[in-house]
Amino acid sequence: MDDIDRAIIAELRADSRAPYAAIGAEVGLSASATKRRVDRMVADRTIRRFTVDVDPAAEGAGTEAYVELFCRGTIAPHELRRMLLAIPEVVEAGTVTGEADAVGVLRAAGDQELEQALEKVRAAGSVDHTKSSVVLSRLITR
Amino acid sequence: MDDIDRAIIAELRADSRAPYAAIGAEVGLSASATKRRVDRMVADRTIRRFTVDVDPAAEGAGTEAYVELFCRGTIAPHELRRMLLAIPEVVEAGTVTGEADAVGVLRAAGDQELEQALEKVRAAGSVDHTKSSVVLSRLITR
DNA sequence: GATGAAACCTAACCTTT
DNA sequence: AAAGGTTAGGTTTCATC
Repeated sequence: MDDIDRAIIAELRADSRAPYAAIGAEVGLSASATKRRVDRMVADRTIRRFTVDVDPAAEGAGTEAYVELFCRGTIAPHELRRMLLAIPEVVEAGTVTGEADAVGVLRAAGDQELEQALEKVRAAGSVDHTKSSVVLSRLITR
Repeated sequence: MDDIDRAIIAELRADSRAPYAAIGAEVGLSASATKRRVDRMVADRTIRRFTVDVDPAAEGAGTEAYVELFCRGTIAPHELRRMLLAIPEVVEAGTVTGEADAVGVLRAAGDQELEQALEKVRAAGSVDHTKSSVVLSRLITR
C-alpha cells in the first residue's frame, strides 16, 4: 500500500466506474498498470467491493439514530451480533468502551418505523435498556 | 422508485461494476432498459455516486469511536458543521435529540491518532465537553 | 427491446529496474 | 523477480432506431 495505491483509491471512491485510463492519467500510470494494482487490492481485500452510495431518503431510510445498548450481565459479542443482524434497520454496530456495552446505528423510513425497530432491539433477550439519539440534521457524511 | 429500481440498487450495492446485461438478467430486464433506469437514478440523485468499500484497517483508519458532543450555550448547526469539517477524522456527524447536542463518528489510524483528533474536536470553540465510546469490535456493517 | 459503432476491459507479451 | 508499458481481440456501453 503506497502513495499510488492511495491515490487510486481516492479516485475510485469518487467514481468507481471511471475508466482505468482516466484513473491512470490522474495517478501517473498506464491503464493496465492501474488495473493490475486495482486487481491486487481486490485480491488483498483492501478493496472490499465496488458499490453505490444511495440517497437514504430515496429508499425509505431517512430517519436515523445512534443507540447505546446496555445489557444484562455479560453477553458474548457474537451473541449480540446474531441478535442485531436479525434487525435489518441496524446498519452498523460495535461493542464499545464506556458505560454502554455497544453502540448501534439504526436507519428507518420514519419516526414510527424507527420506534418499531428500537422495540425489536429492546425486546431481544439480554438487552436491559437503550439510550437513543435521533439525528435531527446530518452535518457530515464522508 | 419501484421494486425493480430497488432490485437494481441491491445488485449495484453488491457489485457496481457488473455489466448492465448481468444486472438486467437478475431483475428481468434487458441491458438497455437497465441502463436507462440506472441513468435516471443517477440524474435523480437517488444514486449519489459509484464508489468502493475499502478496508479501514488497510488505510490507517482502524480505530473508531462514537462521540457525543456537548456545546456551550446554543450553537448554529452550520457553525458546528464548519468546525467538524475541518477535522478529517470526523467521518460522520449530525445534530441529535437527547442530552448531547450532536453525535459524531471518528476514524483514525490508532488510539493515539484518535486521541489527537478528539483533542481537536474539544479544542474547537463552543464545544464544552465530549463523551466517547471507542469501538472494541465491529459487530455489523451493512 | 434491438442494433452497431465507439469506448473500454483484459490478458498476453515485451521492456525496464 | 517485480513493476510498468503496449498491443490486439473480445466485451460493454451508449446513442439511435
